[in-house]
Amino acid sequence: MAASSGSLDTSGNSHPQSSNNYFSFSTNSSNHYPFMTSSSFTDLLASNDEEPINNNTGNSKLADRIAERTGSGVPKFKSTPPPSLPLSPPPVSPSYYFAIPPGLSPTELLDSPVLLNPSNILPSPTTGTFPGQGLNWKSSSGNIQQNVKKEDRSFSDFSFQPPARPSTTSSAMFQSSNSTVQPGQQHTWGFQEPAKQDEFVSGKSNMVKMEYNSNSIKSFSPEIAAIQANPQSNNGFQSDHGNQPQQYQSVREQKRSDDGYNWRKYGQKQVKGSENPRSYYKCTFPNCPTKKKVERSLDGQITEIVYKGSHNHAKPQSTRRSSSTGSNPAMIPAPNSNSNEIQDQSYVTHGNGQMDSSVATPDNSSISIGDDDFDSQKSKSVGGEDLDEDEPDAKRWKRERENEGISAPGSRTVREPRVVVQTTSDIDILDDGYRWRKYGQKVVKGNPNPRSYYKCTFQGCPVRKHVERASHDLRAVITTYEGKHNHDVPAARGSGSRSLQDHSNNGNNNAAMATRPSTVNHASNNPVNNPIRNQRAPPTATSEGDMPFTLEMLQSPGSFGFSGFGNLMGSYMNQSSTDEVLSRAKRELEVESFW
DNA sequence: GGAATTTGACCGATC
DNA sequence: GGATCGGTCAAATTC
Repeated sequence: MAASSGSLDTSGNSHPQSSNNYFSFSTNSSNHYPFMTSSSFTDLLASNDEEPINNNTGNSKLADRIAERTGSGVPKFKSTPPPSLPLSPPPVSPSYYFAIPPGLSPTELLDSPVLLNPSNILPSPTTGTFPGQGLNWKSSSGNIQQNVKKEDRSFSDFSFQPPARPSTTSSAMFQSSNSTVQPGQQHTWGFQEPAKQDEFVSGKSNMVKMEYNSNSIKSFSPEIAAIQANPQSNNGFQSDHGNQPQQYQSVREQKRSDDGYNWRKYGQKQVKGSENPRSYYKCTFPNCPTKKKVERSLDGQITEIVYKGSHNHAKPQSTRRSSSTGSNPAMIPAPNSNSNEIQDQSYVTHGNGQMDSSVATPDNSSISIGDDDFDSQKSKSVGGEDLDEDEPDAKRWKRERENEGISAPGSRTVREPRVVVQTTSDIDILDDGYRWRKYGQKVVKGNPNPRSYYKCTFQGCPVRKHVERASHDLRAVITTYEGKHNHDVPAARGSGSRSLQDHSNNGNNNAAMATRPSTVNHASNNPVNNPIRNQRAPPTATSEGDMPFTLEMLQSPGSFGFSGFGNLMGSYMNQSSTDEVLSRAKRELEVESFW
């Protein structure tokens, strides 16, 4: 997600071009915010002996174990930019997340406070939400972050098995520090091949790139509920390896069909750099913007699925054929409590190159699963997309294909399926409360930093904005709005209170826009406290609906210079008394961030 | 005959 | 400003 309104990148020099999305955690903030105790995720990794998880894992650092297993190691992580989003988990390979230390079962791990500790839940720079609210995980090693189109060619198979618990609502996940993110619930990937899972668990192989968008916690819930309600759903993490074959088989059978939604194919194209045709599907539900791209190998096997957008409806309960990929009546989720809530995309892939089924896929999230030689990646993250800094997508794509031998005649590589939910950066609730679709990115003259282009996703709304980081100060994010919203601020997900909405001017959405980024900016809830913004913020747009205006939000070192944090806190705090700590920290930050 | 799929053309963004 | 590419449209075709 583009850091449309700031970032945590206080380093100022770590990611000149990726700074829109990378966030370095200033040590300055460590005194003010409980989970900002390290200057980087690497440090977090390196210091995770102090984390609760390590209470369970013994003396060795988890990162060290990962380094041992993967050969990549923390130093490599350090050599690369930190993950783009603070809510992302530590920039390590999936094995980091899922390698189960000796003596600790996955279930125990899932129950471990490490998954619940607020220190491990970092807010999105743009949405300001926490992982559980919309996980945007990237199992990045810093450089494994990639564009959603830059997924790996192969997958590691694994599945999550959440602890046997009653189905919970998404909000319940954050109700307390002990009931927050449960990976198995948040993202249930079912993978079929035990051997591969073993590899994965052992940390030997395979990257799993996970991006959970900030908006997905609620959207996860129905899927989670569905999964959990289904006793045969074995999408969970397999803690009992002895049962794996049967469980995997069960998963395979159950998930063999589709994601439960109905899709209409509206196009097919041979894309450059791939020998596989790409099919385009739209959700057939009226007015549902969700699309997906399915790439199939020549033998018909699905090699990649990219979800785009998010369902605005419940999964159809009909058993009718849903799409080219089949149907899965068993995956009917619990109805959304909010019709506007996004339903999960569901999918499961496994290593045999076929799309078996559907498990929870976060809405507004990007998930890419596969092997990833993240050590070789030099990437940046822009708005949830992780981009190679210097290499255009097409070239990179081609290069990757070539590296994989895909383009080599006669040596076609049987690709393992990839599933990508390409929504994190494409559609998201940004800091200003509106939903935006990223439609372009460009490096404009005079600024080496890329400018992320967004459109308001509201139907018929002409408003656009672009976000770029100031060339002179990477901590400064320039957001320029163009046009005037012809609709109200969308209802916030997961929270009934967004300060933005509270402050929005429905009668003049531009005015709301004009103030919104600042409002959610750090230390910005009170404009008086932000003389810089007061000086720089353009006059509130009034009737000149088409008058672009620019907000230049200078971030002070050590501040949480991303908008949405306030939103996050505002909403998040409603859900947990535990978060009062965060609230206090936030208030402190607000006071101190500029001074 | 209707629904779904196919496929060439078109459009907009990027290079 | 043209070429290229990805995404989408919509008529034709198939089921």
